[in-house]
Amino acid sequence: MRSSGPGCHSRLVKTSEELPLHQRLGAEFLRRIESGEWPEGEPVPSESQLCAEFGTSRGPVRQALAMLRSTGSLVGGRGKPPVAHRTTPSQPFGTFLSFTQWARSIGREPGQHTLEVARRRAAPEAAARLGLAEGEPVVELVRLRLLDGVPAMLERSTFVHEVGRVLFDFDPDTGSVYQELLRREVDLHHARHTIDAVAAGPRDAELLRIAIGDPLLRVRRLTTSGRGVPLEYADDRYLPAMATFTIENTVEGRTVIGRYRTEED
Amino acid sequence: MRSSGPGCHSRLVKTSEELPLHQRLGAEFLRRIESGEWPEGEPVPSESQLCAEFGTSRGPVRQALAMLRSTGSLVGGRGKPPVAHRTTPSQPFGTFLSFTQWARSIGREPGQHTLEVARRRAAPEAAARLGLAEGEPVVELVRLRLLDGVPAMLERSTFVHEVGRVLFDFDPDTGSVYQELLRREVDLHHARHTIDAVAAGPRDAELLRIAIGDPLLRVRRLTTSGRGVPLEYADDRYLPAMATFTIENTVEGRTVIGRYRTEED
DNA sequence: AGTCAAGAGATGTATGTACAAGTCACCCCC
DNA sequence: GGGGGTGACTTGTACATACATCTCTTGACT
Repeated sequence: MRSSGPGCHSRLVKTSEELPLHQRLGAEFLRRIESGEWPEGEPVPSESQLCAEFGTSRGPVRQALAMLRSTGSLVGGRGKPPVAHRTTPSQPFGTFLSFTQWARSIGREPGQHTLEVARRRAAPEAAARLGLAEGEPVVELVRLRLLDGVPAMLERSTFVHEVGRVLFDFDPDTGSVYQELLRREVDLHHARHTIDAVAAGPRDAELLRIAIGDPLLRVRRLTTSGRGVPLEYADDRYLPAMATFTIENTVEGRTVIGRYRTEED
Repeated sequence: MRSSGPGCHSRLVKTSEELPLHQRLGAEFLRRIESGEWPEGEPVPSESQLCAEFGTSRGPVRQALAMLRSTGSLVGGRGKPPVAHRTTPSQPFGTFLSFTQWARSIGREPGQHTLEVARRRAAPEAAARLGLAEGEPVVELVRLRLLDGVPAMLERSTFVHEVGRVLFDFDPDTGSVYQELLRREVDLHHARHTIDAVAAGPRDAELLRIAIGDPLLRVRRLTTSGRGVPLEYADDRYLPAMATFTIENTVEGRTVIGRYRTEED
C-alpha cells in the first residue's frame, strides 16, 4: 500500500499502518476520486486490476468499493466497472454543530458577543426537552454570533448542569464551546435539529438589528450523548439573509445535509 | 452444508424468492428488530446461530448485518454480539418529496386548491435553477395545500416543458402530481431542498389567511433526474404552525431527515 | 452493410477456511 | 473473599474459489 505521507497531524486517528486493509484502500480510492486522478464520470479500474496493484485479494477491495458506493462516490452496476462520482459531501457532525467550525469552513471569520452565562433553574421548554424536572439547575448561555463582524444569529443554549459547569472555566468569547466540550471529553454524539420560522421578538430585533416581527429561521437543537442522555438544548435564530439549510436526498436513500451562507447558494 | 435438504428453512424468508440471499436476510433481520422480536437494547443472535438457522455461510449473514449497521439499526462491536437499536427511520424519498404522501403518513388528509396551471416563459430565478435560458417555455403550477382542510402551504412549482406537459392531461386537484409523474415514468431521482424563512407577501398572506409580513418557512426544491438533468423547481411556503423540518445526525455520519406536523414534535 | 450470437471480461453472490482481536465467565491462586 | 489469569466464544479481517449474471466487443452469417 502506498502510505506515503501519512497524516502526521492526526493523533486522534490511528496511523495508516495500523488501520485495516480495506479502510486504507477505501481512503486511497476516495483520495483518487476527489483528486481527479480517477476522473468524474469515468469508469474506475477493475477489481482485478486493483487487486493486482495493491497485492490483495478481492475481499478488501470490494469492501472498500462498497463503502464508497454507500456514500455515493461510486455509482454503477453489474458487468461494467463502477463510475467515479464526486458528490457534495455531507457536512460532518462538528461543522454542522459548531457555528465556529461552520464559519471557518465557508471562509468567514466567526465572532461572538456573550450576553449571558448563568447557572439558573431550567425554563419549562428546556426542562422538558432535556428530560429534567422544571426548576432543576442548568447553565444557560446566550450569545450573539457574527460572521465577519456582522450579526448573523442569536444563540440560546441550555446545558445540563454537569456539562455546563465546565463553561465557568472557559471564556465563551474566545472560541468554540463545542471544541471546549470535546476537549473535556464530553460525549457529544447525536443531535436533532428542528427547523421552523418565527417572528423576531423585541430582544431578537434589538440584538440582530432588525424590526420586531421580521422573519427569523429558527433551529432548535437537542444534543445527546451516545447513550441518548440529553446534554444541551439550544434555540438558534438566524437572519435568513445570512444562512440557509439544505437537505439533499435521493431515491436510493442517501442523504446529505449542509448549512450555507445564503448568497453562496 | 450445501447438501442439506433444499430449502428446508428457506420458508422463513418468503420475500420474493428471486432476491439475493443477503437482501432477504437483511429484510428479515430488520423485520425482527422493528417487530420487537429482537428487543431493543438486547444482543441479537450470534452470526453462527444465524448461519445455522438459515442454513447459509457467514458471508450473506455478515452482509445483511453490515447493511443494518449502516442504517443504525444495529450497534456494537468486536467480540460481543451486536445490539438491536430501533431508530427513527429516515423519511423515504417519496414521503419527503410529496405533500400528499407526507400528509397521509402522518395521518392527515391532504387537500389542494389549484390556483394556476399554465404554460409560460420561465421566470429568471426558475430559469437559472433549471438551467434554461430565460424565456424558454415551462409549465407553472400554483396550488394551496391543505391539511385536514386547513391551509398549510403555498406551492409554486415550475416544471421543464417536457415534464410539465403531462400535467395538462391531469387534474392537479384530484391527487398527487408526484405520483402522476412517477406513473408516467418520469425519472425523479434526486432533490435538493434549501430551507430559509421569508416574510409573507400580499398574495401569500391572502391565500394562507395571515397578515402581510408574518414569517413563513420557505423550502426551495430542485428535483433532478438520475443523470442530473433538472426537472422541477419549486418554492413552497409553509405556515410555521403547520410543519417543521428535522435533521438528525451523529458523529458516525448517519443522517435521517423528516418533515413533521409542528405540534407532533 | 446490417444483424445477431458467441465469448471474453467484468461485477454480484455465495461458500469455506484461517487467523487476529476483543469480550466475558469461570476458576485457580494468593 | 478478591484479584488476576486462562480459555471459550464472538466478531473482524483476509484469502481462495466457484459460479451466476450482466456488458460489451468481436466475428460470422444473412
